[in-house]
Amino acid sequence: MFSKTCEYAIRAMIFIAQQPDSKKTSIKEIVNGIDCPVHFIAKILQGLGKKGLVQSLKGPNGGFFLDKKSLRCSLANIVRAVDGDKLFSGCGLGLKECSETHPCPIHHQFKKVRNDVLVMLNKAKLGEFAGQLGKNQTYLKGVDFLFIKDKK
Amino acid sequence: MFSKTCEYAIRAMIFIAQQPDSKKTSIKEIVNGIDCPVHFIAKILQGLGKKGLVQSLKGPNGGFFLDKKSLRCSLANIVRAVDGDKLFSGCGLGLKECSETHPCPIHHQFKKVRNDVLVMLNKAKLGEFAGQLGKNQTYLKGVDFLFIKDKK
DNA sequence: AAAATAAAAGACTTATTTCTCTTTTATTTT
DNA sequence: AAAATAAAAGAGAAATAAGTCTTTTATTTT
Repeated sequence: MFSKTCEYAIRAMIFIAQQPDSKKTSIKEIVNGIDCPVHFIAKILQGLGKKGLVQSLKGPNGGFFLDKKSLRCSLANIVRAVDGDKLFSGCGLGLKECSETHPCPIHHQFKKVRNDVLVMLNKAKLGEFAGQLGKNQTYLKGVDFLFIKDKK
Repeated sequence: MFSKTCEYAIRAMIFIAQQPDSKKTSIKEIVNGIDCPVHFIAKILQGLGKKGLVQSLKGPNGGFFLDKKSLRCSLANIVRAVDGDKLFSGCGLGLKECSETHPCPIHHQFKKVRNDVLVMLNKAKLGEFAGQLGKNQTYLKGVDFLFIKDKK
């Protein structure tokens, strides 16, 4: 559904949103929190920073954080910033030209579920994930013992 | 949503299904009908053939066709054969371990839309696309003049 | 039987995505 | 001011996906 880059982006953004009182979060903490490649997530967040979806500060006590506006940002915004809007408006069968007047065989059905995805991601605002960290309700990485096994 | 391979696979299978009276269809005709790379679609159909989703015969008047069972095959079957079932059962955020007891932050919402996609693709049986070719209702490739422009 | 046709098979190339490494720049602490 | 910290920047390697090319095998027509 999403590219790996996009999956990491969403997980990192939710992780940053979950930090208590918009504390600045370093790449290290993010890597530890969501289990992802260090340099890769750095570059991804750099890109999101350029687009204004996340804020950052260099130096000691620096890191990534979300301002008021970014907290109102939805997962759909992140997906669009990373993967473009192909998922939300592209043809399911990859036709460049697919529309009401030139529909592919699954155009109408696909349009519906495609829109359901968009609605779902539009509803999910970063601010709503705030503070749920540590309450053990949801997870941003697999369970640790499985990881060790996999990586060995 | 789907890999390019999977998009071609679905388009080719629908094209074969649309042929009048389960006529055997050659790679050439398929390439012409859905506008795709010759050798690539040959390999894709070869793979689907091995899994029994499409039938084929070599030699003059040979080609690809669908038997009774294959006509009852759904698009979901094709997607599963080509892309695996990651789309239908995988975590939206790419977690290896994501379940009711260890959910990612969008597990429940994602599960719903993921299932909507599955239901939609399960409903779409190849047999139902039969005979709609040439009636100008749906299309399996872009409009021709756009193609020429793109390819130039 | 020979020629022609069309899929099967497999090696190979190209493009894209994913991920890594090194250096630079900004900021803070000592 | 110097040292330490952490993101920015950019080049490049590795892995995977997408697409190409050539040869082989099966079948049919002549």
